Amino acid sequence: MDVKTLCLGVLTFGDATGYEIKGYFEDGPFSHFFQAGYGSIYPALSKALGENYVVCRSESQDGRPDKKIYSLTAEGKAYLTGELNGEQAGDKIRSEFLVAMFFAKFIEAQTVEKIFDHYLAECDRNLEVMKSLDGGKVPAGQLLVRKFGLHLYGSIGDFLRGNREKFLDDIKAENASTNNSIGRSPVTGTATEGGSL
Amino acid sequence: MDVKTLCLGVLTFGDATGYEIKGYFEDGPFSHFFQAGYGSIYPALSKALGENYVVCRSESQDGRPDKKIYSLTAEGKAYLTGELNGEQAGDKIRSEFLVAMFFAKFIEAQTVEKIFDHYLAECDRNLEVMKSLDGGKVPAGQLLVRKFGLHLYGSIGDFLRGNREKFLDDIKAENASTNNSIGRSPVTGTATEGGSL
DNA sequence: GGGGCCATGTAACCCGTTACATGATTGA
DNA sequence: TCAATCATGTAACGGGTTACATGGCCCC
Repeated sequence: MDVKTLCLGVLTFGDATGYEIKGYFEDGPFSHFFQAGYGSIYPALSKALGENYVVCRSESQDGRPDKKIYSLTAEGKAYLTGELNGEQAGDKIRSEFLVAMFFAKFIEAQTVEKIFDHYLAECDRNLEVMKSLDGGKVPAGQLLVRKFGLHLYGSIGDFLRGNREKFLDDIKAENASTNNSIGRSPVTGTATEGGSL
Repeated sequence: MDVKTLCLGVLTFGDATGYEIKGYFEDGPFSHFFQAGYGSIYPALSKALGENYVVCRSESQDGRPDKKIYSLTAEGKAYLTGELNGEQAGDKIRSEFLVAMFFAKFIEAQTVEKIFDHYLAECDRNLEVMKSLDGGKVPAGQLLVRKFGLHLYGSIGDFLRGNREKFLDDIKAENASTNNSIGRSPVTGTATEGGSL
């Protein structure tokens, strides 16, 4: 399931331009589970056009590039339902925040705090964005996904706030004691400490 | 922050082979926030070797390829701390499950249920995996990340269980009524219904 | 006998990100 | 005057996934 599929999905709500589709990803209803920028959306639409999954009509505007309005075709719809009814891959997650926290002992304590608070702020921001999205009369699926996002960001925020003080204290304590090795301490050959799975 | 960086991170716990490093990703402490397979780990280690971030010694074995044991160098450690202390990109998430749920009205009700329960089971499995990982005397950062994972999977499981009945009922009701259009209904040009952000 | 564990890699491909290129209008 | 909104794209690059290639040992 790639960006193209999601674009076709957006078009089930009605015709749209690439620019409008992007709104679904950026601070839109997809933002918490799928990311895509113009660099993937425009090529995806071109590809979909070549495969007859969409058709396109242009509207000329002054001072701006022509608006290209895409519509889903029957083939596109069939492709979409095929993808949707097939197997879904597992979630793909990549959190550099958690990487940084995992290896926090190699980061200065004040930087850890900065990173932590920055992430928490982002989390809160995402929550606000989701809240601002229309939760009105939408199909059950869309509603579930929206509630999922709200629940998740809320839950993460709660967790981080609940663990913040102790965590940052522990980090300071660890970094104050020896062998934390932020700097240029020797890299010992076969350390085992802290390496248990 | 790529797979190479994570590999260097693993090597701060002591020397390891590519195979052993994979254990950190697959059902290991990284599994809930970073995915990587052999196809990215081995090339990453080769690259790290070429950049002198690691050194490597071989141990011959019979019946198997030589075991290649990697060790972090001072340069590698410096690179790692640089990455860790720099800016972290935002979380990248791609959940095909949520895509499917968002567009659930194009999926047969019984399939929706199957997908839902499958995801829930995966979630529970992930929880069990995390619980089985050693939560013993590890640095604060590792502990936080582990607790984060436990909290998250627990929270998602709770949410899904709490919404399951109503959601599946609603899905059935929607699909039973008209204009759900799983099949080959006409693709109307400029529908707006359900398309609100 | 079969599956899982150990153990390595590479080549092709695909997809996505980043940077570049353009530019008028509107509101703060 | 500056930033944001509207509006499109491409070229180069990078990274990761998939599939292929090999094979013995051990436990059920």
